[in-house]
Amino acid sequence: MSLKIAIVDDKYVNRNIIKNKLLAYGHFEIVLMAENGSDFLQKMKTLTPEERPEVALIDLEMPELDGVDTIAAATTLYPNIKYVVLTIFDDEDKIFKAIKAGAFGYLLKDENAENIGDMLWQMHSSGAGPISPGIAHKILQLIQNNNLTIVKKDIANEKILFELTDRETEILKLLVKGLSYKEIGQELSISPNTAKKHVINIYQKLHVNTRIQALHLAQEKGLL
Amino acid sequence: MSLKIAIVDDKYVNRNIIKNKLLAYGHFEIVLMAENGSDFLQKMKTLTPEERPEVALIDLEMPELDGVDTIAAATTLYPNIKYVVLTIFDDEDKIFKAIKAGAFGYLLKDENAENIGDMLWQMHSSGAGPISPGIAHKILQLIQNNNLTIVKKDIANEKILFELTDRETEILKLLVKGLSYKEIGQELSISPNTAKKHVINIYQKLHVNTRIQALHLAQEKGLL
DNA sequence: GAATATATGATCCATTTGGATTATTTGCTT
DNA sequence: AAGCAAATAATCCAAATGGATCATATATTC
Repeated sequence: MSLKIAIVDDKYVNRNIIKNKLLAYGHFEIVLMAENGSDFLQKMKTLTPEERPEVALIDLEMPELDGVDTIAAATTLYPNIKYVVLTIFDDEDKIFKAIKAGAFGYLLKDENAENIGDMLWQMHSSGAGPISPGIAHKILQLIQNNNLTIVKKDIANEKILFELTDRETEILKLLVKGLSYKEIGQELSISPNTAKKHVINIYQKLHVNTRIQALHLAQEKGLL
Repeated sequence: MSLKIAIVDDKYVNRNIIKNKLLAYGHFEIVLMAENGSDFLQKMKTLTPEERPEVALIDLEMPELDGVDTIAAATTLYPNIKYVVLTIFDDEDKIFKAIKAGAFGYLLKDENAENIGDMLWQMHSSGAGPISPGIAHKILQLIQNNNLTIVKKDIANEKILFELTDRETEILKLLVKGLSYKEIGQELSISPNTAKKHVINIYQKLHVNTRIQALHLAQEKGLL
């Protein structure tokens, strides 16, 4: 069985390159080519359900109706079709908007065409949306930088994997605030030597060996 | 040049399968094998910087110190190493936590080993973290289901109150990550003395005199 | 009562850090 | 061409930090 594909891109050259590469790959049948979102939606109306594409490759920057809006509209009209962004843009904002609009995958044009064929075919077999490595990487970084945060249903059990004692936690808090041993000692009315001893014990439990490392780990693990 | 790899997995069989497959693939050199996070961190201490792995493949469910905590600790200790999760678990929570902890990639063990080699090698050339298609797909779905939402950082604070030069900002970033002068020097291919000179200039501009203070100020003022 | 964990404190030592000073090179600006 | 800001780098020094070891007191638990 071959996979029925639609190509939506405002550049004639692009449409043809993609078309030829996919045809050369085999497995694919190009059933629709459009030069923008409006064009795509118009042409879709002329097709019977059997003729419709199973996958639509959609560029993002297009006149008339851009990729994001096209996907948003098309997902409600034809929810069974898999919409895959195929573009040169890799900025966070576009990625995020396209996904929210309902994109099933996100491929970069600088993938060589063979790769694109591979990824589309793999999507077909595995059911997982195809995503270019560079895009996936960007999303990971968004998450790491706290620009993407998970909306938690239950914020429960933050188990204390690094078992610090109460005193150690108390000292850790002062440590990450930037206090020296001397200052910690003053604050807690103990000898700076003791403060230091605690800190070193903390380091051993956390497997770190500088204040900054302890701070990062404490923040990540919510030890404060 | 071959890529130096560490394998952290509690099952002997798994370690060996991964090792053999990667060795058969070529390009890879296994420099460390550990059976849990503590073991890994212990063994890392015995290695000189030159001997250290460039990539650490880390399983998630392990006794002693699990994968997420291991990555959290290791990223602060050895920020230059790329930590790639290699596991059978694909539930959202684990994925998300691992990424937050600092995972650079997330691979599923059901990938055939050739694929894993491919993805690791591609990571090495492209610099993008390797992510199994199924995982990337899950993340997209999280976003679509509004379980992951983007948080726009307030970039209005872009005013350069403390006028750091580009180089100084660059160095500040490394400094707050926890790198020593020596490490900053290595990272930027300059003398540790120069790194130090920059840091002290930064301190003067920020009116602080320790790393932790600089970190706090930088975070408050959004200098990063 | 003995064993254990925790908190306290000191001492010694090597390394790192913070600070001041001086100097050279590079790339712009006037 | 002269002037200036950055970036580079080295040297000297004092203070702080990180690490190891030993010692003591005080609870708690078995």
